[in-house]
Amino acid sequence: MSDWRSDLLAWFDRDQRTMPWRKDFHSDPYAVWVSEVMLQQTTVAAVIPFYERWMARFPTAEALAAASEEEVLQHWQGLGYYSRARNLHQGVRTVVQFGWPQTVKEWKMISGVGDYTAGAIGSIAQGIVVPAVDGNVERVFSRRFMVSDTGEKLKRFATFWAGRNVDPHRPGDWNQALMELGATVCTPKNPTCGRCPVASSCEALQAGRVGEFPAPKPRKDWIELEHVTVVPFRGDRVGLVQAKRGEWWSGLWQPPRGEVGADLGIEIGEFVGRFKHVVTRHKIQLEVRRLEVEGHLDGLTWFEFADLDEVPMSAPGRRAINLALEASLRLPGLE
DNA sequence: AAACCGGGGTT
DNA sequence: AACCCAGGTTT
Repeated sequence: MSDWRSDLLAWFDRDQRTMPWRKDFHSDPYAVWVSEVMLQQTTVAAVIPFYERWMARFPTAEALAAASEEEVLQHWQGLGYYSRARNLHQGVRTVVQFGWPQTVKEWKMISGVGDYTAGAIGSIAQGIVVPAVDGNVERVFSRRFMVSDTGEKLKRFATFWAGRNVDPHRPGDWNQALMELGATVCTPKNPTCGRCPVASSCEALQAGRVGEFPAPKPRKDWIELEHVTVVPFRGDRVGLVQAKRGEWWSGLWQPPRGEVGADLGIEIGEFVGRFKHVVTRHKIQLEVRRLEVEGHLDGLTWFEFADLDEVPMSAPGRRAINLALEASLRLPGLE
């Protein structure tokens, strides 16, 4: 049996990258879950240090369920998209209370677990024979069969195909092999088809049209925002507010910030600089100001400089503080 | 600096 | 199906 499926598995057995979580796999759904949620936005290299810190602090679902949201967010800091951390926290609490899901349908009832993550955890940790279709698999599929659909349609066809082809004895390895191929060989740009274990069955390659698949999605316009933030200092402390539910960076700390011209509930202070923070479709032009505060000030919580690394903080909030601190160093008269 | 990537949730 | 979430990598 040397069809492309066994060629792919053999390649995976030989060439798979080592990842710290792969040693924890095959019987620990929690380890798989953590790694999959972390990997949702970013790449393996970026996730590794976070995964190791996370598993040292929260080695089991029970340990994570018992932790406070504050500490969970703090350990997630730097990974972004913090709702993933809140969902994981909530999901783990559900599992600890009611037991581990045993099917994809049950996994999908857990907050933060959708089609892909349910398939990944079920197949890798529990041996359930289900596909796990991420962007890598969609790309491999669209090239393999020259499918030019995009979006939901591409995902549906890829899921159908993947589901018909999962290796019933090694579903987790098979899913990982497909994703690994997309991540390391069948890459979005400059794929290395010369190293592809299944090149001979790739329709796009035979046609010399690999670069045309998958078809690009129509791009949306940027949303431009102009915000101003005031960094309040008092001695060796900085005054922060916690973003409320429903606001961006909800639950994280940051200096008061708002649209230019809006009432921040604090004096506007003096200009120290500006930078741009880009996220998804949004470009935020952020004007940074600083303010020396003498007495009390309603609504602010004061953190010592030395403790700031431990505070779960929004990315632009941290950049603004750093900018304001640098400005203070350049202008010692302001201290 | 712009383009692109990506999975889950909501409406 | 479109949009929100509110970060990262590649080019």
